[in-house]
Amino acid sequence: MTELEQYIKSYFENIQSDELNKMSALFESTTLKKGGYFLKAGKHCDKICIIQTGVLRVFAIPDKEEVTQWIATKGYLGTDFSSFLYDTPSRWTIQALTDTELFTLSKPNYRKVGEVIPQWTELEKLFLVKCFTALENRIFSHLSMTAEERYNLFFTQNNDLFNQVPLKYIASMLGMTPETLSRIRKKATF
Amino acid sequence: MTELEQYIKSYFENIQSDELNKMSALFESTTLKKGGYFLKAGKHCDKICIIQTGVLRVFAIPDKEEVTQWIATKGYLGTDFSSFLYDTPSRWTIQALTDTELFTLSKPNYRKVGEVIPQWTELEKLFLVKCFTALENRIFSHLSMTAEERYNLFFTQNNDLFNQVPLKYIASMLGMTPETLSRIRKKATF
DNA sequence: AATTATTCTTGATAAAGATCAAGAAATCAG
DNA sequence: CTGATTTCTTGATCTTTATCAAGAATAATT
Repeated sequence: MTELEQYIKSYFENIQSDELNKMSALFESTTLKKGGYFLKAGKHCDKICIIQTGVLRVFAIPDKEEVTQWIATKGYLGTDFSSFLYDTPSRWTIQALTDTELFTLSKPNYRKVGEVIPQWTELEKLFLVKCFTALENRIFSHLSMTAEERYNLFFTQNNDLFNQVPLKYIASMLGMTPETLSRIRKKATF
Repeated sequence: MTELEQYIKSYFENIQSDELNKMSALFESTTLKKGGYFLKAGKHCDKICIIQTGVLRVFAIPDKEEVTQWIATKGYLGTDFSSFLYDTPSRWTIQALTDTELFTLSKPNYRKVGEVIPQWTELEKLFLVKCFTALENRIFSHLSMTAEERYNLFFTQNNDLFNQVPLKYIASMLGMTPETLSRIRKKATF
């Protein structure tokens, strides 16, 4: 199984191996330089990517400061679902924090996935439910946990990320200031 | 168009009128007394409901106190997607805050929807993306807004709810204590 | 390697929100 | 209707987190 196929399988669990093969053939390899954009807010999102190497940051720029919604690494899937599937302007900007290698799936090729894999809609539905559930959990963390607790949880699950990206983005993603994150981390080392 | 059909149409926008008819026929009418449960955490969720009248509260009970994840009124759809579609134990308890009339769709009937409506999987996918996007917005509100701002936003969008349910649940759903909500509301009236 | 820019840390202070406690108001049950 | 229960409000206080500012550390650029 290729690297890409492994990632696809991790998302669409019950996919068959021959289908996996057909699906992965629809992806293309591309790269992004550090600072390059995969998607800009306001534009229409016409592709999905799976990250092979590097880090992408999903963020929005409301009135004042940037707000980092998510940081995606190796194996993560990146897109603006709403923009991609409803063909509306994207709310998110997706930018490379490091040089990045991507497997991308264009919209025309995305449409072909359904032709190639009969049970695709079922797999896709289950995948979206998984995404939905992950967001439910994240909301729950904001309703029931302190900044420190959210940090600890995130750190245990993503500690590889901490030497790859500026901490200020992680702070924003966790809903705290960089100063607060710094102080929490100082505490945690004792 | 019946009331139920209107609700269904609001979720699955591009549904055809004859399909709407077939789909609504798969729902059954039930009621819940105040305090009654639509779903209990740990049980398998085997149905979906659309609320005709009354209010349901979706909550979890972690270590200490209850956390209200969501409050659903007239026209809202209630279920634990993850439990319903993956057949896993539910994480949420769903309880009636008032006497409630529901349109419910059992799992067997849910499966029939796909047979009755050819484009169902596409409609369902778009619906799930809408749910996903709503949660993204909610996370965003926790990353970029104060308690007061979250209250104001929610109040403008759901002010009918405020004379129907105890404020303490709304406070929990917005991620603040009842005391804080009370103080914010006092401010807002001047 | 030296300069510049960015990021991180630390301290002092302010503001937001939580907690605890008690009384008022509203709701519920008999 | 009445007593009991729940919910809401208010005050006092404490904790958490944000803000502002400045220096240290790190990374990027030439």
